[in-house]
Amino acid sequence: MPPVSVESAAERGIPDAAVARLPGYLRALDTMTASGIASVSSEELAVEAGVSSAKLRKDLSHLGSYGVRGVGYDVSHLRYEISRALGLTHDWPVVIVGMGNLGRALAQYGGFEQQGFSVVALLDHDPEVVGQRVGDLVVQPMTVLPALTGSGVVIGVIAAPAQAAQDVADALVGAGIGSILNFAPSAVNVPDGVQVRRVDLASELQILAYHEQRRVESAESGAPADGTAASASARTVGVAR
Amino acid sequence: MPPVSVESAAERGIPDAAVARLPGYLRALDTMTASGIASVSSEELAVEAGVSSAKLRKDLSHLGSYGVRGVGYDVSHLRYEISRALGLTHDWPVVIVGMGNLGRALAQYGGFEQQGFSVVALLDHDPEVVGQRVGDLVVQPMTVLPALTGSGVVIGVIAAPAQAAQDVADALVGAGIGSILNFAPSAVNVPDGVQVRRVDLASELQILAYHEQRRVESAESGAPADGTAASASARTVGVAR
DNA sequence: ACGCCCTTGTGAACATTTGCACAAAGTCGC
DNA sequence: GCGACTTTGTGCAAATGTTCACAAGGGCGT
Repeated sequence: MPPVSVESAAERGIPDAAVARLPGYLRALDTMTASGIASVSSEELAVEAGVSSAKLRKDLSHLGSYGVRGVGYDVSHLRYEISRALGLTHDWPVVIVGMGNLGRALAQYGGFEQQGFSVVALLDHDPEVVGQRVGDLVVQPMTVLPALTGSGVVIGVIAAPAQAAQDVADALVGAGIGSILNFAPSAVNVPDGVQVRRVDLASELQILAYHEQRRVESAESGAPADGTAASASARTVGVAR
Repeated sequence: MPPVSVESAAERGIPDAAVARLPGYLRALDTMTASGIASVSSEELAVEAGVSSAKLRKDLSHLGSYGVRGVGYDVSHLRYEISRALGLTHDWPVVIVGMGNLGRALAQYGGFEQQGFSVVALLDHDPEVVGQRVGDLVVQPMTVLPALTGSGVVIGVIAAPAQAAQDVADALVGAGIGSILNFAPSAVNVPDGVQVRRVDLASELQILAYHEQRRVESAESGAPADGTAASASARTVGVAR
């Protein structure tokens, strides 16, 4: 393999784990801005975001060197740099597919707009639902998808039932959508190059149930209780480390 | 450090990454049961769940040896074993705190019951909201929390606004809740031993935005497009590491 | 101008997770 | 019964992620 590009210093190729935490830092910075705080140390920001300061500094180091040694980070500048790294310097148009309970709730949620996204279209497969008004928008048929992607929509949200999720995903991908947020309780298969993230309430609860069960079992056998995900205590119980 | 406990074969201490995927396998198995499939290979199940078959087999190996070489897994038996590992052999009662739009949507969602959870109480801080009926339940004041935990509720869902999230978390922890699912767009700090998982729509979208941005940048510089999270192509481009 | 003190940015050790490849182990046809 | 075939379970290596610990820098008081 030849050298290839050189990766302009930092800026390109932030590790996945770090990317997944950047939104949390952004939110913490917003909270601080609201409190009138102009400068933070990695330690303070780490507490607010719920991570360790070492992890925070390592994560930020992937975007560049925006702190001042001995002082900390300028809140508004760091906010800008993280926004830029995430690609939030402009709003991203989003289409939501599936106007059941969940889809309606999402459409009216409003939390998107604040964070750099705008819902520009709501779609549903059912002719009964098409034409209904939800919030400020009118539900449109699936056939408008190509027109949407043609005008720059690249992120799609699947709020359809599980059995329809794969069909919706296929339609989205077929129309040129490159990133999908899937709320349906099922996995969807997409070609390489298409990003999918899943949000599933039941799965999250089941993961919590596992830890609760462990706690019960530990209590029964007299062992110390399970630790938090964040802290390093759990699962290493009694191990030297 | 001395030997410690010995970890009864498998059964105890399943890696976090594996635990996080078990709900997906469970769901895939349910789908297959519904289709009348009685036996699956790791390859088939892996496709349905959206993971690689090697990963699937490794994950399952942590719970024990429930497959038959040359044949595959018995769908219903494997389903049972995963349920057991996750602690889903009985229903877990859940309390939802915060009856705004999101809280109401969650309370009426119904997806919990199917998956081994039952919403047994809805709470809100606002006296105006207390007493209202949401679905089959009546909203109660925060003061009933200790009574709930006393009767066995150990999982709490935070559906309150961000600025109230930490107070709600403190109240939950104070009452004895051991696991929290946080829908508020903020991190909450809890003592060691309390599990917290966060679900945040805006964060997920921001992560997708990052990948979309990379796609655009790659296209501009003439490089090949970004790969899927699963594939290992992206991010290793040209870096020595 | 100087030196002290504080916090960043990062190299290196450690831990976890993923992927590969194959021996072990079981079924099925004959 | 037996051999061919299939698929599991796992040892090992590579990749990824986390933590530690400290040198490098920069501000601030004097």
